[in-house]
Amino acid sequence: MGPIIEMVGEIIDKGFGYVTEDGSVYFSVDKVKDYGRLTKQKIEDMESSGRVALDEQKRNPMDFAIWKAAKPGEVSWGSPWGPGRPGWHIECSAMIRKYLGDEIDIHGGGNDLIFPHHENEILQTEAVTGKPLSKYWMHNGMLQVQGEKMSKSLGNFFRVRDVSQKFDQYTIRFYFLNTHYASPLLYSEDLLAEAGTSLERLTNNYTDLKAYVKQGPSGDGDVCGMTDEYRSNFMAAMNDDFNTRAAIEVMFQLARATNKSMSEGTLSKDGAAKFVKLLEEFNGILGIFPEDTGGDDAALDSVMQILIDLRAELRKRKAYDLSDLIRDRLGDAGIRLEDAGDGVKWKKI
RNA sequence: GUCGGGGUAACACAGUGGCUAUGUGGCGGACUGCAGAUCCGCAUACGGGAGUUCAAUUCUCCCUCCCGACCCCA
Repeated sequence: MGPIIEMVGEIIDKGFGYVTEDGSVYFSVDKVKDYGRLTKQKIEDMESSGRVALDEQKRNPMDFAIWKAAKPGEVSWGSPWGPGRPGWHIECSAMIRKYLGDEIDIHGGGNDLIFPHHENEILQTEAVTGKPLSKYWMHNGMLQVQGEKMSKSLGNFFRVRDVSQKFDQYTIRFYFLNTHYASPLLYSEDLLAEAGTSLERLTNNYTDLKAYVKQGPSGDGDVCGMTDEYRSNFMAAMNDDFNTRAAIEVMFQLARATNKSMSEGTLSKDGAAKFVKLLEEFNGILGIFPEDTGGDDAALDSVMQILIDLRAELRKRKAYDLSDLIRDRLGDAGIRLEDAGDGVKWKKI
């Protein structure tokens, strides 16, 4: 509260704010030019029906409260202008200034907050500092439920707590990254489930590559010679205003190409290692792979190898009931076995 | 009404003045004892109209539909 009150005082001192009879403080929009630069529109051109406030105390109907005098019975804090509470926008301006400085690099937020919230934040901060509040503004699209934005007031929202009961964090994150941040995003469980299936394709590829590093043929490292190209395509997508969707497409392309070269045996273990490293680089940015996808525990590896060899022997003898029993019991234990043309794969599920 | 963001195949979501989008799903193959994974192939596109161009889904204009902002709340 201290820094907020302090900032309100500074705004008044610099001549951008004024105190009204009831002890409120308003920001005078007439004192600034280019109000509405984020909205890309002159504020006075926006629909004004009903806005011309019956609010008596404002000098200009567009002026907004930076300190609101308390009405009897309201929660309030003491201030030089009497008991009251902060205006809606001022706490953001004050917090940013106190904890991040006069100027920040990126200011994010939903695109429904552009006007008036962010516009007003700019006015307040710049009135005091004389510097641009933020170098970049990132406004994300709305999460939609059945064609409407998800919002508290509409009551059509879901809590992360509840959604994460049904879908793991990686699936949820992958789903969000599947759309450009500025575009609206549909919420539905079907789509989340679909995202889970898609992501599995990517994590399968990642674990397969890790396994291949141990058993693939040796040879010159980057047989495909493609890691650099994938990396630069991925980075180009991310550099293009965080086009995560395009970046993910690169990962799918990589998956298809390496799945193929692994099954054909044309990928060397060194090449696979390079791809693993590249995927880990990508994952460091997107964070979509679960921590433990298996294959990193040497002791478990050797135990698994025993079971896999044993099962192979049983299959050779056509003792399918026993070989299937091993697979089923491992499944119960959370490990999935898959017979591929080029060997047996296993992973934790 | 003003402004912003959109309308891409069954669904989701990228992108480009001419060249295979991608994923899920569907269909058909390969592999396979079964299951699964994986690979190959096929089908369904760029809201409508006009214009610019040798060529437009991609550029321009108009129209239309959807979401959001402009009143309250934060």
